[in-house]
Amino acid sequence: MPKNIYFCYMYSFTEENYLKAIYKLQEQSDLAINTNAIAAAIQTKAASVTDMVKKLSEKKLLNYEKYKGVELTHLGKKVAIDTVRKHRLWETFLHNKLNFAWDEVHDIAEQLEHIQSQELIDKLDEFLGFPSHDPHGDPIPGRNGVIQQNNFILLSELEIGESGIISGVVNHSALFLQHLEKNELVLGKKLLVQEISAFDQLVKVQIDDKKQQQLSSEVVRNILVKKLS
Amino acid sequence: MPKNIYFCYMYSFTEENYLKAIYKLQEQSDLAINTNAIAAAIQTKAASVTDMVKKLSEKKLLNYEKYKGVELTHLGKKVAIDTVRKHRLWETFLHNKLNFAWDEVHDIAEQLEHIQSQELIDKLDEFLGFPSHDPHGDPIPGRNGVIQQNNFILLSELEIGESGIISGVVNHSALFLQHLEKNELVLGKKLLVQEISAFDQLVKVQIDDKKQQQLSSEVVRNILVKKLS
DNA sequence: AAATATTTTTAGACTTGCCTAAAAATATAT
DNA sequence: ATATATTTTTAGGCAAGTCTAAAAATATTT
Ligand SMILES: [Mn+2]
Ligand SMILES: [Mn+2]
Ligand SMILES: [Mn+2]
Ligand SMILES: [Mn+2]
Repeated sequence: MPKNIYFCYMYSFTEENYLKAIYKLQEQSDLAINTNAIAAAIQTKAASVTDMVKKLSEKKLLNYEKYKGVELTHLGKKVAIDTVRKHRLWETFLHNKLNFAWDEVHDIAEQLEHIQSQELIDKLDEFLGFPSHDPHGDPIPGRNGVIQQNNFILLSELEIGESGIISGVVNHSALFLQHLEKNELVLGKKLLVQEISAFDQLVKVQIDDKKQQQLSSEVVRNILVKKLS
Repeated sequence: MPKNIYFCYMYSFTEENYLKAIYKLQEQSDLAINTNAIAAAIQTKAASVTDMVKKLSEKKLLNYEKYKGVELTHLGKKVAIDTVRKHRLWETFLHNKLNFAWDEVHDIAEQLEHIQSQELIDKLDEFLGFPSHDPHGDPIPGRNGVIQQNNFILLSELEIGESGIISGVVNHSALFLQHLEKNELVLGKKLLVQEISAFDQLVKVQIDDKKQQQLSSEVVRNILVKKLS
């Protein structure tokens, strides 16, 4: 353990990453989270996961039963959500203040999210004007750990004639984000669905009441919109 | 080693701290740096230092001869200065943008300085307006590693009738910084030396052409000023 | 120059976190 | 119900970084 006298011990870089990964898996699936899924999520081996969940279990961050998978405790969930909060605040800082593109912020935020200082996060939050969403449209949990759930739907769910405001993405890969940026499909744009091809499912949309564009089904299934009226 | 796929490997948290500490010792003393001094500086044991300098030596970051102390190589010095640059930029950010007091920024910057992203530092620098000095008056090294040396002198070196602008501190402890802040002795204030007591060396100064104050010799020996004409 | 004191290095061990290979448990197919 | 496949855990080990205690080298006294 690299000694770090500069802040009172909270949770290590690695512990926070495990908790965050387990939290995200738990959000998606409801079932108990199994070893292999965790290993895949943080790109490590199942054996390493077993080692680590034993330790996290001893620290009361999750409940673990051999061969039965894990489940975060209340405490573990709190730490995970706090890590997500820090991640998304830093992404917002990088995008809004330092002018990083939305596909560039994630990797740097993966590092910044582990800086230990409650006061830093509070002041950053204030500096950013208490943002509710990060550059990808994901909600930023509050200090209290409450996540304001948004009622966005997939662009693919809109019918012809309906419209919505781009409010988030499902796929967070840099490749997809760059593609969207290149096509002016960024947060806040208004999309009106004009046609859905019966043959190849291409969706023709009008952007901000101006130019029209064809979107692949791969694209429309990965854009979240706030449906208008 | 916590695996970190998110940035190409540069130098670890610990390596950067060793290099920075050795660099600062080298600045102060000229002689080769001995094991005990390093141990004291980073608050570890001499045995740990010996282990580490062997490794840093293998990585060509410093020259090490048993029982003779160490000396940074050109590369090691570059890494050290870059770490100082990051530290001071982050301190400036914390103070100027997040409104941390000047005695609160150091500990958090000790963490932030190890974030690995050249682009982040460049953009932060730009966001801050390419500051030349940190909140304590210490010069911020440039991208190229050049440190603009300033010609500040100790307040204790001013004669009666001379004046100067507070431009830095020697002692960086939170206690001292808080003391200065409480007495309005912050960067930018103009001080005119009016009297130096022959008995107890107390120095009477006038602050910004207004109120007068007595300063202990401990205080005047730890304030750096830019002498006025 | 010899004796003593100090500094530095070695030796051996610990923790965190990771790995591979093999064993054990669980799940699936016949 | 058995056999096979998959998942999970154990066993043993490695690297970074730390520690204490003892040995070796250097510095200081006498
Ligand atoms: Mn992200
Ligand atoms: Mn995000
Ligand atoms: Mn500092
Ligand atoms: Mn400083």
